[in-house]
Amino acid sequence: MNALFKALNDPTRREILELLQQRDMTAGEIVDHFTISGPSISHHLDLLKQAGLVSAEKEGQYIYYSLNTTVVDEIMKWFLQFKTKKK
Amino acid sequence: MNALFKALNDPTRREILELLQQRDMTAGEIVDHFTISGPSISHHLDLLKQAGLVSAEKEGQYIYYSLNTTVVDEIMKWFLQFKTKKK
DNA sequence: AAAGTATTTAGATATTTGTCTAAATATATA
DNA sequence: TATATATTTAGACAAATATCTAAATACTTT
Repeated sequence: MNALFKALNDPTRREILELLQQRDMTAGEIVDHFTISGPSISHHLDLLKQAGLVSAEKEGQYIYYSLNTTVVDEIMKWFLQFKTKKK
Repeated sequence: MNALFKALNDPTRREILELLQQRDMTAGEIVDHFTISGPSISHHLDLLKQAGLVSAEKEGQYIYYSLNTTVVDEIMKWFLQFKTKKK
């Protein structure tokens, strides 16, 4: 839960998630969407991966990143506890 | 959105939300649930308030804090975009 | 009005975080 | 095998954050 919220607490990382929602992308393609350096994006991708929000698959010299929606279920369940009526 | 995720990115603050889900509480009551100092909790409450997750109401010398669930709807809507099928 | 209780504000400090450049690793191609 | 391309790792640094103690503010009670 901690790694999850930590990963979500950055505009760039949230934007990466939205990019990957549209289609899988290589690290380089993701980098091209931002003005931030490659190493910085790589670091963001690492945090997203640690949180289980994305997964990476090597294909030749490229690494394809894709969204992992199962974790989203988990986090939505956490939020739902606040929507249950209290007396 | 930024203030929201920022507010959620701390275990203490998330625990405060869970406390307030059960019942409204004064700042002092919330402080008693933790080993952290009063001023620190006060700061956490401020961030939660900025995010719109809690609201505060003065009552005599006490300040009652309560959960604000409408913002939870907003954040859940954000998460839902990832559960819509692509392709 | 003075003293006590509840809470916040101010200021300091150690830790975490986002970013960068330079270097390392891995694969592809000439 | 040498060079080019894709990506990550390492190390440095400034900015943000969580925490603390001390002081300020506000209300209540004696």
